[in-house]
Amino acid sequence: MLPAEFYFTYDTLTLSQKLLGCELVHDSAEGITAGIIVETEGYLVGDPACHAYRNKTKRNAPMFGVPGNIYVYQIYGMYLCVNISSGGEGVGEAVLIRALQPTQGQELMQERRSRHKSASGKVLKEKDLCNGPAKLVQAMGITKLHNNFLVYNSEIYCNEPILADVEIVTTTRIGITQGADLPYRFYVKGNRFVSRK
DNA sequence: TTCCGGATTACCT
DNA sequence: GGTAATCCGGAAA
Repeated sequence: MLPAEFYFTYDTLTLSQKLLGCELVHDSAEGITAGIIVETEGYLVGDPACHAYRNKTKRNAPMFGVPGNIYVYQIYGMYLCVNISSGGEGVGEAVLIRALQPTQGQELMQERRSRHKSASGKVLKEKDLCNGPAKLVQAMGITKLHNNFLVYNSEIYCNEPILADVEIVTTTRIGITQGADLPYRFYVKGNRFVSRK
């Protein structure tokens, strides 16, 4: 497992890139699910798209926790996304996890994902399990209860890189209007589990 | 207290 | 490629 120091060592944009290739694991009561992080975005101080841009609130408080603190928020009334706090304690920055390449518990991922979908019962292709921030939250069984869990000291944690020396593509973030030109999105080049090229 | 719009997804054509 | 679904947080009044 990656130690606490890993999250303290790097600034937010560097950490966003360092996390690519690492395995995110959730050891839950239902079973273990895991996947390699293949896509991330950084949200920084002074960045208008960052939830902590204006000030600290009840919702964004987990972003101000120690690096490695988990921040889960609801979006569009029906989805959740997960972030890892970064940039130092008391600094409102975080890394958004946007896509995973499944490595463990794909069956459980299927079940959790179909639980959320409307009663179509269709079996998803493996690449559709975790190729989006809200999708991977469903597949991994992450909820708001995981707010303020530490990613190096809880049932959710990161392992050392599985993909080594990956080639990283740097581009603009998805789904935002403020700060849309900032190159704060990173993904593993050529990986088919990325949400968008 | 009211109002607005969002770090998305699934399903349709 | 277009759009409905769906509701909470935060800003303004």
